[in-house]
Amino acid sequence: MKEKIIEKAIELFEKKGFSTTSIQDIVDELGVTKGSFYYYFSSKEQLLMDIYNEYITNLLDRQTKIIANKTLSPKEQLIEIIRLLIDDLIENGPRARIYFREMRHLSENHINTIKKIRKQFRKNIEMVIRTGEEQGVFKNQLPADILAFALLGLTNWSYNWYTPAGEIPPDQLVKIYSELLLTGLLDKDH
Amino acid sequence: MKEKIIEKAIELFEKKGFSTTSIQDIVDELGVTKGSFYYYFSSKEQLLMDIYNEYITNLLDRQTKIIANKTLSPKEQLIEIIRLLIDDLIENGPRARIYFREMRHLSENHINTIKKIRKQFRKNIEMVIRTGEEQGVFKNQLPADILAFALLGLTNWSYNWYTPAGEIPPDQLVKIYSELLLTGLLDKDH
Amino acid sequence: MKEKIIEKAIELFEKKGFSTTSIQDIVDELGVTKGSFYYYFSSKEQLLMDIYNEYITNLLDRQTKIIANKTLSPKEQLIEIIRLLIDDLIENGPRARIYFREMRHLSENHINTIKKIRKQFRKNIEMVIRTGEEQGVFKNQLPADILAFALLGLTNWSYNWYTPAGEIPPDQLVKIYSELLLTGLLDKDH
Amino acid sequence: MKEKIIEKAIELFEKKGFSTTSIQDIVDELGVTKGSFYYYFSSKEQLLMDIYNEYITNLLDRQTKIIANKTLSPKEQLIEIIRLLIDDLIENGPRARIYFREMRHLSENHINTIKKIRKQFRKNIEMVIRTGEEQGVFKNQLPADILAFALLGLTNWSYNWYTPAGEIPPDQLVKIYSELLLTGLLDKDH
DNA sequence: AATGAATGAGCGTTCATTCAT
DNA sequence: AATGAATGAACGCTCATTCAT
Repeated sequence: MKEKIIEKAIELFEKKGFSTTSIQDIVDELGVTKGSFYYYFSSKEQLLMDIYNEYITNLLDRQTKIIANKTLSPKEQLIEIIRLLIDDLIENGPRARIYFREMRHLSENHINTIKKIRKQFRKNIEMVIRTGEEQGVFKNQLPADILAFALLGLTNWSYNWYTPAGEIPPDQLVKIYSELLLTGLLDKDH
Repeated sequence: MKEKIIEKAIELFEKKGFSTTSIQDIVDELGVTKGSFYYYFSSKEQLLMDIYNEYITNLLDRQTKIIANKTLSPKEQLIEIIRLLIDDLIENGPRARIYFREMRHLSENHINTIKKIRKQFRKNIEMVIRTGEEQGVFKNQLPADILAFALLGLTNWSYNWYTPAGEIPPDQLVKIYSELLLTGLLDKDH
Repeated sequence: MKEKIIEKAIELFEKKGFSTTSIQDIVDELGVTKGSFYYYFSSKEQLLMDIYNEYITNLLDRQTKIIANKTLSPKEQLIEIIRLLIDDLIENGPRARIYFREMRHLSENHINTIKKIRKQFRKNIEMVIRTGEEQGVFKNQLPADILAFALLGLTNWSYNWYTPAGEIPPDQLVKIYSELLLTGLLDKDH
Repeated sequence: MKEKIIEKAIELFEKKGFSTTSIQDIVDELGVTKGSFYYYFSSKEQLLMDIYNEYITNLLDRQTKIIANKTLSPKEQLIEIIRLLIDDLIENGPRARIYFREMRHLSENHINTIKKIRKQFRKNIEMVIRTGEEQGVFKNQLPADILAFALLGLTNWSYNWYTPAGEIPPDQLVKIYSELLLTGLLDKDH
């Protein structure tokens, strides 16, 4: 039941937004009562936090595995992180969109918890870039922290428009983003 | 007074979100009454739409000027568009953050109006890229529409973290983004 | 202007009801502002009272003339009163419907004023009936006061359904009501 | 509780009118809160509709029984319908007065539902009259549809003035109305 | 584990009215 | 004679939350 509530909540939060979705809305669709909801969650915010936690923890775990894989070069790790984010978009689109949009509705404490993990995720990307720079694979005149933000912007923005069912399959999107990020727009002969 | 309401609304919508900000919140801070608010706006949604309209119209106008400037090469136009977006972030940060977050709260009609302008803005970037491709300046194996989304992701994401008061002045951010977008991460010698 | 406000108010009060019609509604349709309204009327209730006063005074005046006409027999006077009410329905339908429906929204003082005139109107009918009874034209086993109410019920109810544009022209309606009231439903041979 | 809300609402709607009675007014008198009201009714209009439905359905049922009773002649059925309406006035005066006054505040759909039943009630009277005409008991030069309206005017108007506690007991009112309707005002010798 | 009833605070909106100009 | 700006009270309604059962 708890899981069912979370699933339905994700569906509705994505469609209508957190504050526009009432607990009544959620339980109505499940055919249970509000009392039930409060048996499993102490508050609406707690439910949101559960969704956040599950989401970001999972993402960080998968990223950690990529980084721990020492058989991959920094360049390959970077590509794998892009792949991770595009894959996630496909698997957990609704969850991710909620993640980007509704942070404001968490309590200050919860926000800090999430922000810490989020920062860790970003710092990991930064580290990969730095390693690449040290190895001379990446240019070293660009600041790694900004580049990490840039990578995240590139991929995260996709949640706003990309649908895997369209012309571009996920694999190709990863390829395009990787190519762009690694070699840029300009033609070599110019 | 109408202008004062809009200013205060932008401030609060950014801080607390559209649906969490009540009209009472807005007028309380201005020391007027709700009746006053409704003298100037027909609804809370209308106020939001006013903010949207003003914002996106202004942005499209400035982009149009860049594109109309035939003394600029596609590459330079692209850089100018990046500069436009970063400049705007600095001038209109709050307005822009609202723009990205609260679309859901517009009426269907209004959403369509905004989406049309937004699409125009994106199509303009696409066009610049396409022109660059045709002139052989840009690689032509990457799809222009995705690249437009990529540029927008790169710049728009900045609204989430960039503060001009920090170590990186706006000019340099434009430079970093341009360099990354044009030539990529990889060192030439690799 | 005062007259224009009254006309428009009658139109709207009939269509939407007194309390559902706002002063804004009235002045909007006339292209003037609320300030204007309050130049001519001290309150919304005062406007309603003006409508009431004009209406019932006019009606009583016309009834008085019928009763003063000594060339008419009681029976003829009764028919003329029915005709007056049907004529009025046609000339002043909206005004009359307001009269029947919105009394509740007058102040207590005003209600009393109106009720007095209304009672006078009814008492006049009663008097005609009584005169008819004394002259032996009307049965005298039926109480005149109830009969006055009956006549008013018969005619006033027409405001709920009768439209002069239909199959039955006003003249005929008067005839039907008169016939029914004077001789009843039953066939003489029964 | 639902029943208590309906009772109190009827009392207040009759005294002050539907739109002048706020939900706050209703719940205040019952010592509960507005939230409670909305637990039982989806809207103020729904409450009104409940009152309408209950009222008119009950009335139509009782009328149907009279009409189905084949031991009664048309004349007797007509008298019984008058009795039904007067009895109802006494039992359900407030409900009935609301019924006559507040239809405007129902939604279009609901109005249509009620109008259908109301029309059925009227058509039933018409039918009784027509049967009487065919049997030669009633005059046949008067149109039955108008006569049905006339009967309804006669009885329904009583809701505006008749109090059973006065000089005239209900039984006698029925008798007066029946006599008037059947044989009219005029003395036979005239 | 779940229900049903109730609360209380707040929300967006309306509106009669006022008043300086 | 009329306007434009503002008020303040009320309204219908929503909703997260509580709690006895």
